[in-house]
Amino acid sequence: MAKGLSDRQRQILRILETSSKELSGQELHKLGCELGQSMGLATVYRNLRVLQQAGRVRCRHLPSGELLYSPLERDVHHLTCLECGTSQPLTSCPVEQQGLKLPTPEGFEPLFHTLEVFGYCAKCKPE
Amino acid sequence: MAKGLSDRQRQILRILETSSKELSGQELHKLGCELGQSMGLATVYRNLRVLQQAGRVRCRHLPSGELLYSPLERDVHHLTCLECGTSQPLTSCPVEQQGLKLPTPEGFEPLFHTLEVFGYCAKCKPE
DNA sequence: CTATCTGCAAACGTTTTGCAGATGT
DNA sequence: ACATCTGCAAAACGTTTGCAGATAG
Repeated sequence: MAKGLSDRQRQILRILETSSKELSGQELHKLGCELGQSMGLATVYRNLRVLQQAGRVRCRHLPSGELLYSPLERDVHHLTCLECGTSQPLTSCPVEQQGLKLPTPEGFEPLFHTLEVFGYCAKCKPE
Repeated sequence: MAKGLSDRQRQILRILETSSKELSGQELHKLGCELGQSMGLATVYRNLRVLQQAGRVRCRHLPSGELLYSPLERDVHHLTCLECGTSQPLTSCPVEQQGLKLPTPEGFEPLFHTLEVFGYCAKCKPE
């Protein structure tokens, strides 16, 4: 009974929740079509924005510029390689761990945060 | 005596260090030209990448997709509004504060991290 | 009947790439 | 000479927008 969400939005949210990994807008679109719930790419992006602003969906940028979306509940952070672009999940979030006490001045309302560590993975580390 | 950097790279690094704020590739390019150190946009991006992989420069994505660069020493994190896109600096980094103990499996070599909080600023907060 | 939502295709803006010429060793 | 670096313009990429038609209330 996700309050205030349209059918389309629930549809998209479901795909995200079902997926084992974060999805880009393009992937979401493709996946939706394959599931028979066809929808235009523009629609996907439009609804993703709504979902995000409703606090149901988070996203993060890859170095490539791609945006990856996931349900808000899933609190994943990553180590990302600047060379090959692959990223592996951080098992724990150091921020949440100590009871995130971020000074949010002047009524800033936080919806989600991303903690990304960039560097070189074992494969790409120079010598 | 920045080791291993070309003149061009030092030039770019200097502009970043001099600037009071993070700069996008475009801004950097424009600023460089205004300072008489003209350089092509492609060159700016090419050298930014080298600087980043040399661990001298960090970057973060705005929701708009723009990349903002700053010197690595400057450890800035932000509250960013999903509505209007503005972001204000977080004065302290909760990660560094507790002596960042991130599990870096299999020889991942971290260069920098970004902690971004997304939500609504006071102006854009719905009702 | 009016407001909202959709798909399509065109537009956008930033970043990347190809290439030929410049630069430096 | 040779490898590297540069500027330019074209291409690429994911995302956004305009618009006309579909849908919902």
